[in-house]
Amino acid sequence: MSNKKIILGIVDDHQIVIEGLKSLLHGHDQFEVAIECTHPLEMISLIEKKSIDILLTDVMMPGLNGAELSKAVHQKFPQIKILALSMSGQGNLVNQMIDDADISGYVLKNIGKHELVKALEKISNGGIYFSEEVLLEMTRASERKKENTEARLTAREIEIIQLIEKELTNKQMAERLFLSERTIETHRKNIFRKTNTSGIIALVKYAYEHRLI
Amino acid sequence: MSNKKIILGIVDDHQIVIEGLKSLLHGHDQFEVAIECTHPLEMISLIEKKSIDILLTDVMMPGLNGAELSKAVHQKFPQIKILALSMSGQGNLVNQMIDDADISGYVLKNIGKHELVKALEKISNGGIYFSEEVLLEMTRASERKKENTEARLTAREIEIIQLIEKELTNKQMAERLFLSERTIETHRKNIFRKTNTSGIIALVKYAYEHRLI
DNA sequence: AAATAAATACCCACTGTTGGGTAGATAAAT
DNA sequence: ATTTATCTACCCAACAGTGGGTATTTATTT
Repeated sequence: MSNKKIILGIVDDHQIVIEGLKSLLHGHDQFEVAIECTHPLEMISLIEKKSIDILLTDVMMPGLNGAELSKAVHQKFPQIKILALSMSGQGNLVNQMIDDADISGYVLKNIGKHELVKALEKISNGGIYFSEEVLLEMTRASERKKENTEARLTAREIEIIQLIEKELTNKQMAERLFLSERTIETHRKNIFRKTNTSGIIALVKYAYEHRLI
Repeated sequence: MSNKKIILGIVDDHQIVIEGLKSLLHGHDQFEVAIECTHPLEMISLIEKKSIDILLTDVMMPGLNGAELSKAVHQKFPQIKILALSMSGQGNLVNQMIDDADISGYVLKNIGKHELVKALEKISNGGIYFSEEVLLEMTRASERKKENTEARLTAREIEIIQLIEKELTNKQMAERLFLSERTIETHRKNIFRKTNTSGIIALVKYAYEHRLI
């Protein structure tokens, strides 16, 4: 383990969270907060002026979200490690950040002093750190994804779902798509079967949940 | 203005936010944080042991939300003033807290040192403080409410909408509510007319938008 | 006492949905 | 060459929703 200080940058649109993080790191002199800012867009130019080892970034920020910022930082400064901080820990966002920005860790904001220090030290040493809640959410998200692909809706079926959501009748859909009403009926049946729903309300809810609309 | 210190209590499920608040109040010696805790349920017993002037409470907390906690605190200790802190400032929650718990202020967590001190001083002197974003959301919420009452859906009609959303058929609703199927048909017609919708999808969307579900 | 609102209920034709099938044409993968 | 997936299409009975009415009872307001 090196004796050099670990230089941190913090970005969060809530000043309060920045203060909280600094306060949690009080008395841990191996860390130094070199950059702090509340606007994600500013962060990149600040890093250019002053180098950091680890970037602590919020996930939900106005303007540029954590995933986008992390991606940009990772491309410009690949040596900087990234620890994402989130209020809720939504699985899809976590995966997006891992895939796109290659983040080293993801923790929730209910983190305590002890866990934060542990996470930062692990990451500083080239490791990764994901809090338990986040890991749980990640498995849940991947299960949802599996369900989605298992449903295997075809392009045509998704098109029909979108028209159903627009309240077209079977007849209107048939006219618009130059198909027989019978064909629409068949697609509808297949959609209900594949999505394991029955009734348009459940179907529309399914469509929203699975981001088909 | 009195020279006595203003005693504060802070409750937020995120330790980080508590630290941040304390940090923002650093150097402002007119305030003293006497109680801090991360579990809303604990807060009440803590107040019994140690009196405070102002309670700073988060709005969204697991277990007991800010509105419920504030209501309980206000009933037991009516002299304690309450300042709510929220991430997003949803209008319906603000109004609920004002109506039920008679809170003295509501600010967002992107608040800075200066604004926080100003809010606390105003409240301490018997005033109220609501941040601009919150006031905006409140007017938006009251406009939504007005639209709602202009539609003048009766209790029965709202009940029917909720059952429609649950995908009960007219027959099932009739059975459950001990009514004739004809009556349900009539209610449906009136609902469509009043909400200016046609088709259940539009209706269900209306219901969600107007918080009827 | 009269007017209004809410909840109830009926008639009913028309239109639309659901769910049970089967099956041909075409393209892509094995 | 054969299997599989996708899109297409048909038959059709049973069920459900829509929209055009009218009308009675009860409670509340004026």
